Amino acid sequence: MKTKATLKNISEMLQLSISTVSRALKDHPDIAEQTKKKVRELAEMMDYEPNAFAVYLRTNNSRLLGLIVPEISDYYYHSFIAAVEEEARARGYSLMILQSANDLATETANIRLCKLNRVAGILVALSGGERKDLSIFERLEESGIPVVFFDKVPDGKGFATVSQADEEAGQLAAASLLKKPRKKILAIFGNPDLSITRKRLRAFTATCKKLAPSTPVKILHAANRTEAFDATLHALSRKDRADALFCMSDEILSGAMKAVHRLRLSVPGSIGIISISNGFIPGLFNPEITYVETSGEKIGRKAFHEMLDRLIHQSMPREEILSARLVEGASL
Amino acid sequence: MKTKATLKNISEMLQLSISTVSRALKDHPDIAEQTKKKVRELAEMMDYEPNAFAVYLRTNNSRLLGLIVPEISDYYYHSFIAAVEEEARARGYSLMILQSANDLATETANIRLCKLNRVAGILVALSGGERKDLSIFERLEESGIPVVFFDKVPDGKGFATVSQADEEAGQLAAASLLKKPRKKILAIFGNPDLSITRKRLRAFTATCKKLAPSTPVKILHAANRTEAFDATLHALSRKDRADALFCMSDEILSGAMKAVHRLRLSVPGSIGIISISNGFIPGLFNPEITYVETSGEKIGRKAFHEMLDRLIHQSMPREEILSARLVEGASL
DNA sequence: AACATATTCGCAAACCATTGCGATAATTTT
DNA sequence: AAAATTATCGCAATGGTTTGCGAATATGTT
Repeated sequence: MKTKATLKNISEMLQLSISTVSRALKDHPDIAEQTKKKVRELAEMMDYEPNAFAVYLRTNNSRLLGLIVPEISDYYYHSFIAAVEEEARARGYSLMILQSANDLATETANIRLCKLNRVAGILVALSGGERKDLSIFERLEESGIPVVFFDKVPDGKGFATVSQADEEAGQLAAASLLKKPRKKILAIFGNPDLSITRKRLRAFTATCKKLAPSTPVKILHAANRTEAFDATLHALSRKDRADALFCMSDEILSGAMKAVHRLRLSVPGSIGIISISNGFIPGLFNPEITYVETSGEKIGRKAFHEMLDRLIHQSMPREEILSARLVEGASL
Repeated sequence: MKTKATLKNISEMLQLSISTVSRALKDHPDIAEQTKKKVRELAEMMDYEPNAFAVYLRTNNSRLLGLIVPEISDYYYHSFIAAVEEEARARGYSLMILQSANDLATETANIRLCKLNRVAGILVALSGGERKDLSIFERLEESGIPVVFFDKVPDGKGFATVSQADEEAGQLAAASLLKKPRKKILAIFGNPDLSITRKRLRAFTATCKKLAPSTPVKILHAANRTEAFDATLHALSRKDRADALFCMSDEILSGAMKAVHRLRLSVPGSIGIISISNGFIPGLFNPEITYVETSGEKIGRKAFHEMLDRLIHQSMPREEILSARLVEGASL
């Protein structure tokens, strides 16, 4: 193992002081051009890189961001992660990625880990177990660590948030579905306790009632893919089955589609389908499923820039909402 | 902003020396129980956490691992990432996750970023642009940073590697397919230049020839999902279409399944299907697709423990190969 | 009382890079 | 020739933690 490349070692080899070497590498005007050249050459040769930890210790600026998601391997979050990683690396920031496993205790432990590693800021999607006590995040802000929430966000507490227009998405989905006349609508939603579910549900049913007051709408809830499969299979096996299907999320869509395949229903002939999605799952089927987009990638970039703004310009927390967009497949 | 919780601040408030406080918090026997108690209480109150950067600077042990994958949002890698993250956090390691975008230059830049952040070790899946010059990794090993390759690994150069038994997977898939008599087999593979493709292809065709010498096997290559869709659609539209389909990867399976749906072929009635997969995509269909497992999760845990071994016990690099396993769906 | 042994704690250096300020030498100005 | 500038560079402190070693006090042994 060769000698480590540190300012000290370089300075000793060149019979210079540490500070001279440091300044030479920074092109400081105090240093003679000749000296700079010698230093630069040796530094190059020794593959010198400043020790990031020593820099952090002095500057208290880690250029490290914490990123906490419920699950890395989720259909949705990994596109978010990928986007943030790209943006971050382009600007010299690194990412510490942690998963909270939808568990409050793990989430708390992760926040502690972030503090321990002196992150410059934290991006977080709240875990499913909804947290009433947000004081831990308030304390982070107080101690100078900005927090940006995305996807699952607390409402109206003055935090920086980047989220989807959930009402608009529910409304757009219903409106799209009702462009053709429908006899009966089956709509499958997730955990009714989550605010995201409530918002989408409210807007969806309200729009249906407004545009087609006489069309029956059957609402079901499913906690996961298997439940979505069972519920859909059961609902679509009836004699007077629905001719339109709405799925609130990718997870539900994937379960529902298994039921559609099992029953060998033709899409969109026998049943029209629309989902709210990131885009990946709808693209797996033929015909591709029409969906209202909730882009992890876009949210990721927005959230990162919100963070950057707060870090660099000390801007006040903003609440950003990405509007919904319809992506046409051929399932309606 | 309250006073920062540092050893220095605590020591001043308690009229003790910094070293005493440090030792008290570490339960060092030299310190009186009474003193320890006082220190612990104040530290608790002040929410003291040792500054990770300072610790690293002293101990030269960053407990930070670099993790480089071609793409975070890949069907396969995110399960790997999730597994490594879990194992790492449980042992007090943090992860710096970087994507190489299948680009050699970015990969190199990422390695530099790892060095800059003084990672304790690097886990890397080689990017698609196959790298002939592995000296950059040799230099890492020389300077004391262990490297563990996974998934896409260089063969037989004395590096630590954790990979899938690709030949065995190809063989197992062929054997499973041929448990029933088949008239004609369609097999779709990825980029023929990748060693993973060559290995799977070789074993698959050899096994077919051995078990059913007279059954025709049609081999196609597809670089992505769209190509897989087109190729499958075309091949299965012919009069003498195949009654068995093999897909080398998730990406190809997802394309091929769109063609199967388009043609409204019944599975496994009209066509039997098997794939090599991580398990997620096969579970999306009904019936679920039978697949030979390549578990990102298992590879992740193995790779992390290989890394841990090298870090802690300075063990020599091992080449580990995970054997293949059949997961039965109902598509055969 | 004199000595030996524990017990309890602090000093100071080390990790590495940064930076204000002071010091020295070289050059120019009066 | 003396004074004032300018060009170069080093000293030393800082950031927070760890640790070998020495110092001080307390306890125990003859």
